[in-house]
Amino acid sequence: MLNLHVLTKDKNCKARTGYFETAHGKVETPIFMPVGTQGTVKAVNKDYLEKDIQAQIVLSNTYHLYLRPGTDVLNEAGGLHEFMNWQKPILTDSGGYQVFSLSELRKLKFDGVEFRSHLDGSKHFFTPSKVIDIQRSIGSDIMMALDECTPYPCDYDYANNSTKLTSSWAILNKDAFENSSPLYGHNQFLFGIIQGSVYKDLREKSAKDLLALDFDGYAIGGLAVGEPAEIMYEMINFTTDFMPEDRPRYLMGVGRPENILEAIERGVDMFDCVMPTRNARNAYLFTSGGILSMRNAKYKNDFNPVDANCDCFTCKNFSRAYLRHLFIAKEILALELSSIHNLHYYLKLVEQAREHIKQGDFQNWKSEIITKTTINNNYKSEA
RNA sequence: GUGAGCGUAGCUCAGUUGGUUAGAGUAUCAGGUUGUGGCCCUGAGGGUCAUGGGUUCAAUCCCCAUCGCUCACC
Repeated sequence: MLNLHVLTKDKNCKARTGYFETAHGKVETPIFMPVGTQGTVKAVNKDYLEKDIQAQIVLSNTYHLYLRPGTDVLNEAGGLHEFMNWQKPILTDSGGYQVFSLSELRKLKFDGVEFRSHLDGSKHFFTPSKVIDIQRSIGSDIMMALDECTPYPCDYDYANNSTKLTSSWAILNKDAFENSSPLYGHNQFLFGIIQGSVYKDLREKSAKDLLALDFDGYAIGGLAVGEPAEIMYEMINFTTDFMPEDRPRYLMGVGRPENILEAIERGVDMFDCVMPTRNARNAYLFTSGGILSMRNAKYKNDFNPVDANCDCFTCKNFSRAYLRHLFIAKEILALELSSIHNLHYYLKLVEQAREHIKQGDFQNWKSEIITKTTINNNYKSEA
């Protein structure tokens, strides 16, 4: 059983700090998990991930690892920790999202989902129990249940049926979990995923269905799929009220820095998002003063660091002009330096959030950060 | 030197049997990206259609000359 040890609760909002322990170490919350879909955080070397970025846990992906390299390789390697030489915690997404976002041909059935590989078109069938088996082969510290991620917009009937399906799959996930064992001698946990689209009654029903199964942690899925931010915040705020105090709460796929801070305020502990890494590869850098579009011509002769307030490897060693040059020249190093910086920014952000929750001034600090970063962005878009 | 072909956006090239405001790819510039394909998507700027003359109501297109490039032959 996984416990979230709550250390501090904010007096004025639902934000909290805490930690949980896994076989591969402790994770302090709130936390951001860099995304390493295919067993690598794209463009980032393990040393930087550990020492500079100070990632405490990374996310990987069942769907991708199952298709490539495949479970036979993972078994032979002794699991993903050994394979990628990452000895800290790993969380794996079940692949539910990929089945619904990448695969053209997919057929939903009561007991699973049939889909075609985005790599070679080959046909596969994922069931809750199969997804558990794959995650046993991966050896992730935290496994995610197979779910259906609803799109947006999504009409009530579709969301209702989808949520029921996710709940019935949750039972099968839990069964398979309890009737299987870790392959590599370390304990693994299983999180359930609350769906329900933008409908409060469905969110409540979904949460209660899952709570009855007693998962190690609970995720909120199906948000940040195109709905307005205010609706997302409202759904988060509504849903966390049903989530146990002593289990981690994980908001899947979110998000922009301000989304993360707003969600922390509403009681969320864990986050992942491709944004810091994917956008880094497109020259989109997060800074204490807002967004920098590193390809912009105005940085051609700008020899300042990306962010003067940042102490990451990139900002300590290189200038904006150099980074812009690397992007324009399509040099690989551009991707690496930018990814390091953006991940450092995200991890620093949640670290500061933890500090300010402890100090008791989280909400003021949050407003200040959001104002500083978004006002600058508006200014930039007008310029 | 002789013959042939070609000169259209920064680059590589379409195109017009002579007819509104000359296009594409790429590059440049600027946006976007939320449980990841370094992908992708959107928008913008950019042309004396080699130069000069002629024919025509109208020429980037037809004719002449000049310049430049390429190939073949001597």
